[in-house]
Amino acid sequence: MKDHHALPSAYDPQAVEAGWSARWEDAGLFRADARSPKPKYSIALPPPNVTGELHMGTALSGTPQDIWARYRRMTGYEVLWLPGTDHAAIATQNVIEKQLAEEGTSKEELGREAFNARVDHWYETVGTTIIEQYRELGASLDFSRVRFTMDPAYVRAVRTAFVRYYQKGLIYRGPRIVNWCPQNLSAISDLEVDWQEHTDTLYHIAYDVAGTGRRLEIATVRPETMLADTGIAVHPDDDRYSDLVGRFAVLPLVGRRLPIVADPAVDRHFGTGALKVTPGHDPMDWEIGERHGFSVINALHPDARLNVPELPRYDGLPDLVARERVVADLRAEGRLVATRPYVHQVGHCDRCGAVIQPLVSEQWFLRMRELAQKCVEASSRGEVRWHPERYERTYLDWLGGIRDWCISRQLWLGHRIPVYTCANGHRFASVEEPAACVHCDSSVLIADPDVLDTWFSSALWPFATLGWPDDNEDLRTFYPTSLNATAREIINLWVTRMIFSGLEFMGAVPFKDVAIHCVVQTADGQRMSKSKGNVVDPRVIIGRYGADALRGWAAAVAMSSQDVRFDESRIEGFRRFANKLWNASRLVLMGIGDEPVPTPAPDASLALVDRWLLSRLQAAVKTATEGIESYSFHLAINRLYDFCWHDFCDWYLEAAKPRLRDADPAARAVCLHVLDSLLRLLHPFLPFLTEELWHRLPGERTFLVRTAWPAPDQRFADADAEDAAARLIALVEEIRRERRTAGAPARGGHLAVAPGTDPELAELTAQLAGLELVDELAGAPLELAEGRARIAFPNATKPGRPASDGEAQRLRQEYERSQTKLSDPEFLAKAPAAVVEKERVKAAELKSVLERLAHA
RNA sequence: GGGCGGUUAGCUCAGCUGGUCAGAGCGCCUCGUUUACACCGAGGAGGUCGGGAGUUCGAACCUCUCACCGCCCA
Repeated sequence: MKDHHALPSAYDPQAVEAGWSARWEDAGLFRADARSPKPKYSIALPPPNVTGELHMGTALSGTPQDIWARYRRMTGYEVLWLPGTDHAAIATQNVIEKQLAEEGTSKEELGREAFNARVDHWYETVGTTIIEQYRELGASLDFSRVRFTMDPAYVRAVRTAFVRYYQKGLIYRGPRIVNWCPQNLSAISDLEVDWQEHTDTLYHIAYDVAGTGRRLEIATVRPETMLADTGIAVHPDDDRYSDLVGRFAVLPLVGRRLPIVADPAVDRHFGTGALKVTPGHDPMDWEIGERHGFSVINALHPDARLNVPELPRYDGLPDLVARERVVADLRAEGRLVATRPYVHQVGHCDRCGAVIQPLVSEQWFLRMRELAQKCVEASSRGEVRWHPERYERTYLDWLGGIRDWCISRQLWLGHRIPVYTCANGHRFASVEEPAACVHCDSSVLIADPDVLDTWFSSALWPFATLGWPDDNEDLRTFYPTSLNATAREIINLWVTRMIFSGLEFMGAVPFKDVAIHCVVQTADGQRMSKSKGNVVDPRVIIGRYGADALRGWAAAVAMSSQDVRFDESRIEGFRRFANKLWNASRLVLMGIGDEPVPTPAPDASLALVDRWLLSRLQAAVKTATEGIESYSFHLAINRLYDFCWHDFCDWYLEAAKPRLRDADPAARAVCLHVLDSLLRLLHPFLPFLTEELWHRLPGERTFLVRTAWPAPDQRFADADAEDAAARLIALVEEIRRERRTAGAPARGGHLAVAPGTDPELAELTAQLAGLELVDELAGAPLELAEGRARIAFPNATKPGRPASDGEAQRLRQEYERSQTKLSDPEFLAKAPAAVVEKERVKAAELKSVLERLAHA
């Protein structure tokens, strides 16, 4: 016998959630077996950055994945949900450098070796914390397979991927304008640039045109970059300047001769229509310069100080200081024609916030055209399904305008680029650390100093975590994975790159479904960010409401079409729901007694409410299943919430209480069966609470993920019972309203029913409405349900007709609206017959109700 | 500048292919401690579905337009 009598009366999430993670793991429930005969389902957890601790996004992303993982286990699949963490080079380096700065030191002072040791220690502690947080969330991850993007095996996968691309000729090194972060001293990719609106000054500067006595006016917001100007461009159709094309301008302050060319890229309407061309410091200028053979000058040091040794007046100044001096000097020479405020977009490093300097530098690039083409083809074959579908466009649009990917970063932290140059200038890539040059055997080798963009390694996640490049059972069994759940902001940063990497190295897309979940904002609609300090720690929420409540909320909002504002009251609502389920279970456990309880069968032993509840359960099973399958988790959780609270608790259990007290076998059977089903259905959403309660039920119990997901049982679909119960509920509600209007006490009063009324229904009505069933009523009773029931409240404080006038008026209006429709010949002629008929029935019902009210 | 999404009750959000679709949770008001639950029960108030125009017998839902918010890409 179970100790269910000890169930406390209040639900305590802490107590419920305390021990289950350990028990689940001890039982090996989440350990995937590649040799299992079951069909396979796998998810590679998007690896959180080891920059710190987790945030609310973890719950939003983790909950859908866990719902699927648990649901699939319950529907007969062998499931692998593989956890891990990402080293997040730039972000982590920033965090650690900040710590070092607080300690009054720097990575340069520490040296590379000590810095790396520090990084390793960080990975160790933070990585462990993060994985632990997933346990607290109830995530059914296979913790025996935790991976990290800097694990030795993973490093080998990254180097292998690089070498294969390299040997295919897809990787090249070359000069190009990159987004340079002067804080991190590294290039970053276009996707890592955060554009913000700035108000700056637009300076109009006059350049002399050699040999004409004319002046050419240009406009710029970055006047200091003129020191690196190597040309002037105007639009080919711009009459103002056509005679100057082919001549030379003289660069003020410097004296360099600048060729004036015509180029269609120039925007005639910007500034004066004449563009100073600075190929070393602007992407568009770089392209114009390429077309016209302009020389390239890099006038910046990596930290954004001016690098112009031939101009000592400016050399070494920070860019903004140099800007002031250049402007002052121009003004002194009378070349500053005008200044005006100018609003434009300025790029910032999305990791550290520094203003990005476009500058030319030597970087490694991955050629994207062929890889992007593979993605497009896979999509046209329908190999990846997006949820919601529209996000496929985001991905395809980006692929359509793809540019080569700058994969090198100038950082200390990350995967080193596996390229070596020997003393004789031979350059080659190698998976293993080479001892000698592959071309000339020279043993003097210089390793490339750069590291790879973190996303390069993350792009390999779905297969590198399974052991690639080695062939093994896990890889063969669990690749391609089934699902990738992530936020839309990293569709192109990560999801797209995983897809082409998977196609390239595995010959198959890395996942079949992509679920894009929403992002949590603060209560007032701000973006949550660590730098703003407005993030909400999920563990605080778990401490307050329990992980189950947090997950209930996450399930309800994760697939919203827009971002959701964080709203604690909704999480609290799910804790209340958990308490409701807890207490319903308590009532059932107290009511079923100690005898064995059979499974209910659809036969004559069932009461009306039994048949009704079982019928409703089938519908709930169907909705819950469809909700999960369609990634509409809110449909599933809301339906189960509603079924549990209203159908089961408010009506069924209230109706069944006397029968439970009388040990009615059918009531006991139905209660236990429905509760058992409900716990299974809710398990993917609220795993801790359901597991706890389920184990309190009588009989031998394994674990919920090992049980079967309830299937709808059509034998219990019962339209008659649903109709009868709907009428019963409507009548009880009407009586309750009348009671309020009459000012009668909550209980008391009499009910008489028309001859021939089903005694079971009459009893139930009286019970649920708090009335006493009598044969005859004294005084002036109220007629309800078309005379099938009459009630009287002897203790009414407000005598007279209690039916509310407001209600009657509402019905009258509705009736009139219906009549208007029915008297409209166009409606009768054009609307489908079924719609017209429905309207007629509605009007007739309203009419009879109104007549009854009038006679009362 | 281009693309996508959003604007529904005081708050946070649902509303599938146009015809009981005007909903849920929280909040609010009024009652109620009858042993599952006051983390509760019963009853109730509250929205001309951002503005305007159009299509239709009929529009929160379709079209156009304006306004505002968010994201992505230039």
